[in-house]
Amino acid sequence: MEPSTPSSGACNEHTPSMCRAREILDRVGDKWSLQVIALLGERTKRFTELKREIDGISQRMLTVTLRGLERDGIVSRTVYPVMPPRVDYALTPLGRTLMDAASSLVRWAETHLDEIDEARAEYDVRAAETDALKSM
Amino acid sequence: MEPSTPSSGACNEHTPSMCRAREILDRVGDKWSLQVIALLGERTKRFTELKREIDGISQRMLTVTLRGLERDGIVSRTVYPVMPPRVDYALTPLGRTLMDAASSLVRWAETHLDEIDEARAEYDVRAAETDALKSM
DNA sequence: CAGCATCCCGGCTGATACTG
DNA sequence: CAGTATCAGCCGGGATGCTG
Repeated sequence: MEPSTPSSGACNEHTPSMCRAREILDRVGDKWSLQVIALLGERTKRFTELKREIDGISQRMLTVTLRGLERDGIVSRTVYPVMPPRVDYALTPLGRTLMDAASSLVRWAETHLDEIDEARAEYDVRAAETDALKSM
Repeated sequence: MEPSTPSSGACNEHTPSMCRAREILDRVGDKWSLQVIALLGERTKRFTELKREIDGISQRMLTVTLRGLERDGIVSRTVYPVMPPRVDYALTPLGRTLMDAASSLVRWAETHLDEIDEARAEYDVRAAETDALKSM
């Protein structure tokens, strides 16, 4: 049920800080975590609300993602024992610091994604040309 | 997070910026890219040098990772037609900006990883207690 | 030295069906 | 509403062997 990564214990002696970076990417680098964090950054939300706002996520993956974030102390989960059930999710203070840290990456993405797409296109063209030469 | 940048592409209407963040995580969120970027941030390096410094990476994955980064315009590849072959890898200006953006994440990791480990441990203890109750 | 090609497995992930 | 359980497929990524 839990695909949580035990991960490698051994680190890299040359890149101690990067090794740690790997650890956080193991936590927020997956397909959905950052989106959940961003949405909860706006305000506390309910399960269905999140599901509705995150395009393409399945119930299962939303559950798994939220559990992981909760386990890591990034998201808090509040259950109201009513009928029908109601559960609120919110960022913890720790989660908020993570959101801030991630925001520089988000800004980078907004700024440079076009350049990446360009670079890709050029690279693919060159690759196609090279292929054409080889098959002559 | 931020209400800015409507972002022309048809993305997730509720999280335009986060959708873009997903895109960059697709590029650097994998197992090795950030480490490669960090090492090339120090200076230009050769293939074998990188392989030696990144603990646990296979030739295959180093190649794949470098190709991906090259394709995205983050890493430059310089081939010297000598015998034996020599190839230098370096960060492009774009790659350097990415490294800077990622550094806030790295700092966050260094600062808060202990908290996460604590939170995990606590969560696991609570989970174990809950399980014990259920099986009574 | 710096790669590419191939095989193959483990796990993440999505789809579906069922509950309190 | 907010999950849990189960099954099936895909692909990341490791191991190995071969080239220029």
